[in-house]
Amino acid sequence: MTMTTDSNITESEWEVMRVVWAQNKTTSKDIRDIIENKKNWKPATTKTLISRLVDKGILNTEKEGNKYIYSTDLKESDFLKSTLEHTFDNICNKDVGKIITDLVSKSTLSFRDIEELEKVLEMKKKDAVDEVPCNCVPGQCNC
Amino acid sequence: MTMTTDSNITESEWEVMRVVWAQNKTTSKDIRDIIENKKNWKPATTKTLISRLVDKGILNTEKEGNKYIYSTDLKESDFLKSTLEHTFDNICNKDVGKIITDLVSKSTLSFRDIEELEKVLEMKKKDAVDEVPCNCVPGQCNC
DNA sequence: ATATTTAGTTTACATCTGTAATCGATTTTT
DNA sequence: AAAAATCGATTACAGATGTAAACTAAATAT
Repeated sequence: MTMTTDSNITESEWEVMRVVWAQNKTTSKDIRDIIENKKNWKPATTKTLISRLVDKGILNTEKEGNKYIYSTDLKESDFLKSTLEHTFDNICNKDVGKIITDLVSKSTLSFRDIEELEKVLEMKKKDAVDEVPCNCVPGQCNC
Repeated sequence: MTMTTDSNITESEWEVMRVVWAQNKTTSKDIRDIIENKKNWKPATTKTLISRLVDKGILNTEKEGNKYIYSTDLKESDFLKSTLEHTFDNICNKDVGKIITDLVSKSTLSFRDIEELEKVLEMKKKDAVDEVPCNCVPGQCNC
């Protein structure tokens, strides 16, 4: 079952969503308190962002007294994937390998991460190609 | 020598930059002709984007008759890196390994890419950790 | 030489984003 | 019970972004 996350969230909205993803169910106040450790937002700012996320259908609300409990059905990983896909759309497929290699180089990884990666790489050999085909519009890359 | 690309480019501007990066030196017309194969932009749109990139100091101009030759000193890879870093700022360091694994899974890679990756992974074992430390603000992740 | 095309510059304009103040209804505190 | 804090809703407002028209001067085509 593939979930398509067509909605997009902005940088600031992402701050709010991270709290919701971590807390599962949360309130406006929780969100504010947590983000306070990171952003110098006035209370009104968090409120605006929450409202926008509700408007976009990304946050669910459940009335509790005079306030709401916020939650979401959408997954953080899906948003992340869609963001990354978007970024990779800006480069030639031929360069993807190198980019990933760079990412690996500069990331802090655990032994377990490396093991997993090696495993996936091993499988990947099955459908590896001699030359990754360029997917660019002529003139937008050097292939 | 670390180059800091502090300027940011938007999605549309990126289309223009890809042409400049691929062509090295190019003209307004070139850019339009190439992007025409991808976007239904009116001529004015490309012009606006070029102007904005010049304003931002990202594109250099060199007068040739009544027109300009456009070029840039900035590297595509630096913009890409900065975009990716930005995206990774939105997730817990602990999850980076898994994200990269997912990227590898769904990308088309060449045998050579895989070899390179394996090599880097091998080196990576030297500074691998038992547990990647969480870098999140308390409440924004589950660690 | 005149009409047409083209390049760059200026202006436009709706939507999105970041950031917030204000207001009215409650809830909590004193 | 009166005052203060809080919640959500409404309004604000500047800058970024996507997309483009108009205008002006120069180059090209007829």
